[in-house]
Amino acid sequence: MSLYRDALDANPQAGSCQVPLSAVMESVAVLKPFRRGQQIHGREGPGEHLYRIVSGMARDCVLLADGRRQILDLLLPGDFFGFTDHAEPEVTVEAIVDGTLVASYPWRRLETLAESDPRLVRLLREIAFDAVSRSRGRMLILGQLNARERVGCFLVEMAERLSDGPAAALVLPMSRYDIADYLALSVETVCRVLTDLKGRGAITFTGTNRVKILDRCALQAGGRPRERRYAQSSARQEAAPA
Amino acid sequence: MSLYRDALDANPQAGSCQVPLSAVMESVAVLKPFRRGQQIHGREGPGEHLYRIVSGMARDCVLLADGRRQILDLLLPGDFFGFTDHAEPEVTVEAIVDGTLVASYPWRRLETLAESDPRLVRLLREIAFDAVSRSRGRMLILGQLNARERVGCFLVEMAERLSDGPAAALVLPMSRYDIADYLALSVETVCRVLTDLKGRGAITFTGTNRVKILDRCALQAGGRPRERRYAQSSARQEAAPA
DNA sequence: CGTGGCATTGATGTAATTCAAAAGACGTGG
DNA sequence: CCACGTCTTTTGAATTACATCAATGCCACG
Repeated sequence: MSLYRDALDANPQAGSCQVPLSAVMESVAVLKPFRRGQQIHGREGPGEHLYRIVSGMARDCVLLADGRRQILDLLLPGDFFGFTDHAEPEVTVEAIVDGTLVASYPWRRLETLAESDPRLVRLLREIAFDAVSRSRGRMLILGQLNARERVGCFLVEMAERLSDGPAAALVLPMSRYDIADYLALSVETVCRVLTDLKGRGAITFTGTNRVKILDRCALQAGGRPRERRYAQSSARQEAAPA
Repeated sequence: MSLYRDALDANPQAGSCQVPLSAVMESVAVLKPFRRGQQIHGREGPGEHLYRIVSGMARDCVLLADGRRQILDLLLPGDFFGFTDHAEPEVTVEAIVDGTLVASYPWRRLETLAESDPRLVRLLREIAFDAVSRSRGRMLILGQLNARERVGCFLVEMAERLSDGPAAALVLPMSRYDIADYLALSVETVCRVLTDLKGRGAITFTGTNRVKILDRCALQAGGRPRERRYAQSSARQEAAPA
């Protein structure tokens, strides 16, 4: 959302102030709606297109051979995706809400456009930045936070991203399983944490998927932190790799 | 590393077959060596430069307020980094081995160059792809694998990346703490898994930091897989977010 | 030859998973 | 409209993988 509009239209620095960048991009875009559960960028071959969620929500999943699933990213309106060409094994992007609208931009045409419009080069870089930043944030969550912290983060993040600002009430259109696979927890743990947060007065439910945040701070602070002791740097030096 | 050379010099598709792309990029590069533990891209402001590891190794860390640390990425020769501008709180990139050589490219100049050389646009995109792909892989590891699987993956990954192909012997220039923070495990767990792997005949040590892989398969397969049951899609539909 | 940071190993605790089952939602069709 | 079947969500009890705490051994280095 912000990224796109910000970068596109509030960006008068480039010399060529002709056509708004949004118009340039949309000139090669194709809009398509998807139904709940339907796969986006089906079989046209991954790596061919850049995508943007216009409305609705989607999940970017990896499925492991044994049935485990990791949701790598939840895609909300304004989010771009489609960076990974390398024909990754079992990656799918699926709409979470009915009627999710997705714009797709062929990479080839974007690159052609970029040759004549430097603003686009910059925009593409910012889009990539954004994707990398989100990944990094998620890595921290998966690596360092406990269950309570993860769910708390998740609620706060969703509250912000869904309404583009710190909102108190939010609707979670995804299932508990989706939340679990997004946070790398079991469904049961997600439920337990949610009811625990309710019990502590941090949130209330106005429906299974409707949450109201009462105490934002209680969500941010998880369990007790743990200290760690680091001297300084790394191991004694050894010969360089052969 | 392959990315760089491949994309640069074995890329005769563009119309402009004048200067090799590598020469174009290196024309704006500054090379600098770093000592072990020294911070890269110190205080020139993050987001200003794109970097590439020429030789040696570096770690891309986040430090949490309570002292927890997560190594988001281990950077090997050929890896690019420096995508996150957003002045992230406590992010540092530090050399792991003495004399790590880093090339830095100012983003501004790269973008200027890109205006006249479409190949560079493509290369920048591929660099971003690569960074995103690595992040996604790491997310899977952090989210889905148990300790044994993580260490196994790590060894296999390092064996491949360090020698650009499946090698049996490898030198790990980083400390056990680094490995632990990379895999989001405790140091003790990393040690235990390593000695366990040794006990099972999957690896041997020819020195604390020198490992020889005896049974690659044993490293790939971790503990017992767990099944999961998914119906199909997400929750029953609700009203869209306010 | 001691000192300090790494590495390894053991004992213990605990957060989160797994197993099991009940209670809600929701849709379908009689 | 209600009964029925299927998912989803929730809660409980048992299990476990990993972290934490605590010691000791190990190499460098001064």
